Amino acid sequence: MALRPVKPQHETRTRILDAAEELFMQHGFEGTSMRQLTARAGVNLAAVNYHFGSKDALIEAVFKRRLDPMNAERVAALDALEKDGQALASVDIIRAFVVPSLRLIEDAKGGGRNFIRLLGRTYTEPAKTVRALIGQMYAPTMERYKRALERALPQMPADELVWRMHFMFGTLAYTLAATDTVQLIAGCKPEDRYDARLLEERLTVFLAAGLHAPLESSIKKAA
Amino acid sequence: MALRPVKPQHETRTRILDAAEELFMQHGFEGTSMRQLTARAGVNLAAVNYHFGSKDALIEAVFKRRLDPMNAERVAALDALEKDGQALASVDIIRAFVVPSLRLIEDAKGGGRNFIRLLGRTYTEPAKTVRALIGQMYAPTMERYKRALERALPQMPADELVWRMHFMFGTLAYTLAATDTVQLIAGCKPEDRYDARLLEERLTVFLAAGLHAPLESSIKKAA
DNA sequence: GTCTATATCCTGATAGAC
DNA sequence: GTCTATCAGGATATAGAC
Repeated sequence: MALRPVKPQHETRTRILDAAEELFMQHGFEGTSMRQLTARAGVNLAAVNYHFGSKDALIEAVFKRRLDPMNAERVAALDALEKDGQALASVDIIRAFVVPSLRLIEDAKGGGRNFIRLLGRTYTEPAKTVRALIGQMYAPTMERYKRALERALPQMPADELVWRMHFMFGTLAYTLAATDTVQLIAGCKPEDRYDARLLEERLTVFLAAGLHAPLESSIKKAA
Repeated sequence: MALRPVKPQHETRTRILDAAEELFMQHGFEGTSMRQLTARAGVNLAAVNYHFGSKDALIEAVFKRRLDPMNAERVAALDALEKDGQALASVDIIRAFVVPSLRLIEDAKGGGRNFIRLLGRTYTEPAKTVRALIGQMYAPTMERYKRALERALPQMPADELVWRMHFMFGTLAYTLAATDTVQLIAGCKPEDRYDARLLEERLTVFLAAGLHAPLESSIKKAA
């Protein structure tokens, strides 16, 4: 029972998940039918319900497959940074958060790029269930990063930090969702478009600057 | 034929547009059926096809109604700023772009808030037609703002500016889409959540800082 | 302009043979 | 575990009376 070459054990599940990633990204959840999906995956129509139970359960499985490892990677990166015991620079915290998601845009073959665009798009997804699902998958990681930033920026008011984290998260989300599509980037060299290192550096620098924006704005003048 | 009190001339059209804004925002385009939509609007099922021709044409009308005036406002704001003839500060350019969209979040009654969330969500919308539609409605305004920023920041490399505009646009998009929903803002005072002035100041400060982030990052070290 | 009734098609899900 | 055939319902769109 050992050494059988390719053993297509969960192969059908994987094919379905890959096809779902791609089609959900292209057409959204409601815009993708089980017929399209199973045809693309090269499996039978009934296979999705057999392996996952329902379309909703499939959606959940699509996110779970990638999101759990991605957030584990983020937390591990923070752990590694904090090992030294010395204070963290906020740039490093930002980079630790950004990198695990951006790296996937280079994984065109394995479908990571499809997922990452789907993920970016889903942050603003209206669907009741989906948003809650993602939110709870993210919650512990977000809490962890919030505490890290609080320690790195003790002088920043709590509500200001919350807003700036919100903005940062949004910039990342849009960047993930739009890497392929946006007309603006037309001005950018095509070979740079999928260079994750370049993008993560650009994005990190931008976010760090925003996070450190001066506090004495006209907001305070009003008080 | 004058002075009839309320003349419900295009009233049916308006009711349909309002209902569409709300339901598209809540459930997406594919997730909203004509039956739901006409029921919510209090009009007959056939009315949509009579007044707009098709569901797709309705979607287009929803965006046209708000987007054209909004972008006109943006261009007018730039015109006003440039009237003096002196160089513009990039903060003012950013604010001129951001304000016309954020102000709509205070229009809960007129449906502006619904639209603004729909708009934010639609920037990352997968649907083929919709994205193209929005893109072409925005193109001239974006071009105009790009030139203004180029003049305000002559020292910035062209490709760097394009990326930073991309990030800025993304942050705004996400902010629009998520004003209501995101769990992060739970830490924020509830009465501030719909205060457009506060939000636009916070966002403008954040974006301006990101736009002016130092250029000598590790990107340059690689060269 | 508004409404009812309906045509045509596609959706997610399942029963049951293999 | 995979397939075919099918169910029950919902989708957009339209024809035609009022």
